[in-house]
Amino acid sequence: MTIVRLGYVAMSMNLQNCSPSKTMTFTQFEKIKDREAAIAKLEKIAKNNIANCLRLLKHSVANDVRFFRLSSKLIPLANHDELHDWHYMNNLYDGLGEIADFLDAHQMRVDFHPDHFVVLNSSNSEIVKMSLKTLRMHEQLLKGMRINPEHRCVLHIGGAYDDKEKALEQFIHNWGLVPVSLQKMLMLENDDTTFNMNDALYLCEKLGVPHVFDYHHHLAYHDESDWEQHWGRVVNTWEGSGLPVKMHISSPKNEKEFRAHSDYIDVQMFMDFLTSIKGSVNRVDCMIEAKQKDNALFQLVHDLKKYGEIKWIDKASFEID
DNA sequence: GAGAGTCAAGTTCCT
DNA sequence: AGGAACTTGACTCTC
Repeated sequence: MTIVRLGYVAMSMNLQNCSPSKTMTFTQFEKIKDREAAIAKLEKIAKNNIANCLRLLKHSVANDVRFFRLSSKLIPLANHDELHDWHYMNNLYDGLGEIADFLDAHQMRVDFHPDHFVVLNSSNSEIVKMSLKTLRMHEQLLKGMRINPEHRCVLHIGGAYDDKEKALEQFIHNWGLVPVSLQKMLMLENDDTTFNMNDALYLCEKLGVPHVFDYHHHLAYHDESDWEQHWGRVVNTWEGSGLPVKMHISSPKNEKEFRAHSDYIDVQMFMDFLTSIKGSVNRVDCMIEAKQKDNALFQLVHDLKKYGEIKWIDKASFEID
C-alpha cells in the first residue's frame, strides 16, 4: 500500500489578485529618484507577496491540499548587485511568522524550486557565488516560516558545458564550496535535456542528497527507458530524510512540443506510473506541474475517481494497493 | 482594457 | 562574438 499526496505549484487559478510573485524591474527601480522610496516600494511588494502566499496556503488547506511549492519570487530584486545594502528580511518577519503559525496548525509540506539562475556546477565562481546567495535567501525565508530547511529546495544539476562527465565532476567539486546548512537544504532533479535519472542518482548517492524523480523529464530524455529498475535507488536516497519521497508529475503539451507542460495531467500516464511504484514505498508526494495549477490538481482528482483501486483519504490524498 | 514587447540573473543553439 | 530561443509570470508601454 502506498499513500499518495498531491500538491501544486506556487499560484492559484481560483483566487483573484493573489500573486505571490509580483515584482518590480530594475529599470523601474532606477527610475524612482528617491532611493529610499524605491526600496520602500520593493518592501511593500515583498510583504504583499508573502500575505498572498498565506492566502494560497489557506486555500490549499481548505481543499485538503497539504503539499505546495512556494514561489521563489517572493522578494523582488532580492539578490541584485545594486541592492546589496538592502536588508530585505527585516520587514518580513511578521508576515513570515503568520505563515509559520498557519503551518504549525496544519500538517503541510511546503518547499521551493529556485529557478534556473542557480547553477551549482558552473566553473565561473561569480555564478556559484550568486547561486549560493540565492540559496541563502531561501534558507532565511524557510527559517522565517519556522520550517526545518532540510530538503526544502529542489535544483537541477546545471549546464553540460560540452562535457557532461566533466560537468558532473565539477558539481562534486563545487559541492565542497557549499556550506553544510545549504547542502542539507537541497534535493536534485533529473532534467529533460542534459542530466537524466542516472546522472542525478550518481550525484545523489555520492553526496547523500534526495533525488526528486521527474517522470515527464525522464520520458523526454533518458539513456535507458527502463526507469523502474532504478526506482529502488530513488527511494533509497530518501532514507535519511524526515520527509516522504517527492516526485514531479506533468504531461507533455503535445507530440511536437513534448517537453512543454500541458494545461492538465494525463490521468492514464499518471496511473501507469502509480501502478509501477505502488507498494514500493509507504508515502509519495506528487507535485503537479501543469499550466492550470490548482485546477489541474482538482481535475486530476476528478479523473482518478473512476479507478476502483484508489481509496480516497481526503480530497487530495489517497491510498493505492 | 487589450495586445505587444520587455525583464537581473544562465545555458545552448545558431549564425 | 553576438543574438535569439528556451520558458515564464508579471510589468510597461502603446493604442
